[in-house]
Amino acid sequence: MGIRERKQKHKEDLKESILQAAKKLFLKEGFEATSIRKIAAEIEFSPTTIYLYYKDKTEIAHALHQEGFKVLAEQFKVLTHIEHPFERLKAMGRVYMQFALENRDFYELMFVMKEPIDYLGQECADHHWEEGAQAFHQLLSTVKACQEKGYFKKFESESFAMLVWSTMHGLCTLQLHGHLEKVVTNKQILLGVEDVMNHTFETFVQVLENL
Amino acid sequence: MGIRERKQKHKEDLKESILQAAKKLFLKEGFEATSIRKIAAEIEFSPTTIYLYYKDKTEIAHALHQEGFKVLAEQFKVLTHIEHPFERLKAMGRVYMQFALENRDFYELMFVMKEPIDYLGQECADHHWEEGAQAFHQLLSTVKACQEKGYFKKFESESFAMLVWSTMHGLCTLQLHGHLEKVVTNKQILLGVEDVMNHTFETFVQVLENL
DNA sequence: TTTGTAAATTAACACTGTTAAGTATATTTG
DNA sequence: CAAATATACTTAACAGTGTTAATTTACAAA
Repeated sequence: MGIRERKQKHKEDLKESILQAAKKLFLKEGFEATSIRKIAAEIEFSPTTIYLYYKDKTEIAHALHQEGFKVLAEQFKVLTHIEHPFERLKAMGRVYMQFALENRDFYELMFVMKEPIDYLGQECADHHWEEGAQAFHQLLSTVKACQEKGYFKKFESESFAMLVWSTMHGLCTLQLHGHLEKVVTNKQILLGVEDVMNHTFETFVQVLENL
Repeated sequence: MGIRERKQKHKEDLKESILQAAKKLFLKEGFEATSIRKIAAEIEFSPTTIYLYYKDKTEIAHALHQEGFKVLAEQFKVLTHIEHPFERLKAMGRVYMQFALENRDFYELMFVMKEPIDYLGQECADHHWEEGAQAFHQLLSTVKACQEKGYFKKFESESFAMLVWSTMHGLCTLQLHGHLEKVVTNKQILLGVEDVMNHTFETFVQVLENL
């Protein structure tokens, strides 16, 4: 088939190709640097064309945030092969951390930035965050499985899962935003930069083992 | 007592009044909405005058971030009256949480945004984050005091303090950015929005009590 | 061929941070 | 005192941002 037809085909799912262009730029330079004009230039269309397919930039942010959750879900797949719930929980933490480090901008979009979540509120106020809720459920069910095996018996599942998520999220964001390394005291300065996070994670594991 | 000194004084005054104008706008509308032009309009000077006193916007971000730490230090003062280290640690968490909720934009500037910390790296690469390090030290010494009373004996002070900070930071940011409320399951929907955070914090306290 | 409609574009608005060049005022020097 | 200099500040502009109204182009149906 000719270039003409291929181009026509490409225009039919223009919405998708806008998203892919946005993703490409986003992964290279982050969300802030990904302007509507740059996306338009990437797909060789006028900037205003973007607005025929996406309401505004926050809708693009939301779409990219969904892409990010697909990647995270992919990474989480290996966890299904881990039988023991506590081992699975620990691995989950490690995968989450690795995802944050290797996909900084995605992590920012998924768990830090307000835009993608604000987008939800535009159409329907109480429509809760599907992607986040699903990921949290995965954590929650692992926590519950741990409890059935005797771990964390004293604690309520939901709150405990929330606590685990908070800890991991806090650790990841402090690391990603450079706050962790800038606070290290003399003793810890011997460790590498990323190792502060890993060392703190190991301490977290140690805490979980002592409950 | 020369005119030279008075000039210097005036110059410092203007630098300070720029900061105060920035602070006023910042507290009303957040950092993003606080443009150089708006600050200039506030003090009735030309926008470019700002640049005679501050290198760029990140330097203003850094100055505001320091203001934020003054406020936090003020809130932390009540902690000195709490003798028992574990009670002090718990109170510290509550004060930290309250500070985050009541000073959202300051919290963002102090612990989330990269700008104020990137500013450090401009002049001197290894000059570590003084304000953050000091606040962390306060947490660290409280953790150490707890350990002397028999708490958290199994854990290394630095890492444990880091873990505590991570948890509190994660909890605060998830709350502030609206991720916490958007994930609540049926059971927790009975609780108020802010109560999810408080409930998670109480679970954290429960965890600390069981170590 | 004309008409109607959908898709894409041009031009513009109201902003943003930032810089080079120019001005007006005050201080120092000849 | 007058001229040169230094300081403080402003004007105008650059290069960008998200977004919208108005307009043109492309294409199918009447």
